[in-house]
Amino acid sequence: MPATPSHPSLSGASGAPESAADGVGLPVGGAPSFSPLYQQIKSLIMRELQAGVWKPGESIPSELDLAARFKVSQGTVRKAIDELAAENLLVRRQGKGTFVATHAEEQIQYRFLRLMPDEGDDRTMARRLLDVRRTRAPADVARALDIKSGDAVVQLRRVLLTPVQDPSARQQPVVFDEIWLPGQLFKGLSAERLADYKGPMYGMFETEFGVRMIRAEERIRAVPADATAAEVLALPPGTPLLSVERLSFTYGDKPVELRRGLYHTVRHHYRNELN
Amino acid sequence: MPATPSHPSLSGASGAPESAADGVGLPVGGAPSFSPLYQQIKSLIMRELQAGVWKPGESIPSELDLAARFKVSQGTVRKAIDELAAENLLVRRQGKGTFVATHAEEQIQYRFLRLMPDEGDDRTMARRLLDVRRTRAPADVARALDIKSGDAVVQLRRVLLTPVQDPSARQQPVVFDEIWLPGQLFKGLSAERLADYKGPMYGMFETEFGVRMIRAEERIRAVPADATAAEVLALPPGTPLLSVERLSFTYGDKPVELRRGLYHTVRHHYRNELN
DNA sequence: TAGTGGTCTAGACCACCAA
DNA sequence: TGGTGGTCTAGACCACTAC
Repeated sequence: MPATPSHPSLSGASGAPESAADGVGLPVGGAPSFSPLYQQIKSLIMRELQAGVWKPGESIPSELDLAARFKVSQGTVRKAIDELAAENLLVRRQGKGTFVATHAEEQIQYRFLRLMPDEGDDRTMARRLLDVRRTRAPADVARALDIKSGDAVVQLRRVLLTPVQDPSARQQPVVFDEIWLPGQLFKGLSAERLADYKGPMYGMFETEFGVRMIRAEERIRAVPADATAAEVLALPPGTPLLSVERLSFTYGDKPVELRRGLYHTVRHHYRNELN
Repeated sequence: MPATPSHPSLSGASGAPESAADGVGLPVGGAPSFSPLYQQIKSLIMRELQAGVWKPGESIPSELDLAARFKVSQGTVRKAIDELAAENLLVRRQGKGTFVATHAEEQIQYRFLRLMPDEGDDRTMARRLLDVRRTRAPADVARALDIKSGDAVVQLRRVLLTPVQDPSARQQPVVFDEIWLPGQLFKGLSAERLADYKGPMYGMFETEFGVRMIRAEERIRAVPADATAAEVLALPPGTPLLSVERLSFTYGDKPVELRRGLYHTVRHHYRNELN
């Protein structure tokens, strides 16, 4: 960041009447990319988030604070925060402040898992960790994670079972997940730490490794169960399964998790909303 | 609507300094449901959209017009329109105006069809209509469409094929759609009209029947191809297929289409983004 | 009571578009 | 040139939360 005292790199290119029209200058890149003030504020806030200045769950400075800091009006800061809140990077709480979003909260627990039971709406499932291995990335995994083929990766496999209640009834395996993580970011990850951790896995990634998922892309297909999946899910080989390939990203659109889930969709379905 | 002249049912419950604080009164329902001014404006605009005052593709009055009409400031109208634009009900075009969103445009053509080819990004597919029938609604269809079991419905089936280019190559069937529509809303729908119409089906529903889809819910599973699907898609019976059950809604969350698609996902996949 | 986000206004200027 | 949406400001008051 350029050393513009107390007013870093705001290019006053828009209809700012006068007050904020001083910090004129070309952005870091050099190319004259003029953008609205609130977009520049948004970028600055995002940079601080990415740098970890404000940690997940913590509150960020108040709108008036930020307005003073950036030498713009409250309304401009507000519009920047509005967009960040719409992107689920921040959470506003009236009377309390604005907070960095976190996966460790109950509400957002199922933001990424779209599997729903056909009857009822209890989505809680038991977890059973199968194995955790540190290996080298196969070519396709490396390509997805944007690392070099052969780089260290963590591969873990697990099963989700339902129902959770009534341990006398036999739990049915529903999801078989295979997860690939870049080894560089997840150094101390072990089966024990995973097993010990309560709460959502993405919450653990956040608090233990400082890796926060903010976005994901999924490719969904129908595939027949292979021998492994059939055994793990206790189904005949060839049973149609939902294959959900998810690539998750952190700040800066950096891919940090590749996950392939096989869902048994006889009493469950993948729910999607189109807007 | 209460007969408040030129200022229908605005309950001035919030921080309006003075100007718009006159139209005070309880909303129609009777219960004192206080909501921000911009929300009330939003509801009023939505009501006009639903009533068909402004047709899809047409422009709505300018922000200043609406502000004067509703006796609020431009900023308040702006916030209402912002939300409606975020919900894809309106489309803003700088310098031109604000327009009622329509499915008849190229850009939004694939808002609901999430199927993508694994290679390339040409999503165009050829359509082949199999049959159109007017029958009575089975129980499950009636329940989904919120009509009475036995009410008139239109059932139509079709196939989507790829690729479109190079007619010398044999086109491969990829999607087998079965669509149910309430007969009451789609009176003159026939195979001929469907075959004749160029452009997206939802565009036709809009211009020919005044039914605009604004939202949909999908339930996705993996199922084995039954005899019919196997024949239509030219696949062995039992082949895993993606079953996509879509329920589409118009204004007022009224369900108006039930669609079950069976997708062959060997060279295609269903793409989803999680935010 | 003080501080936070939430709403609303009034007025200014800019960017874009069409006539 | 005039009209439209887009940005920005300054200041007011409200609703909620904590002390």
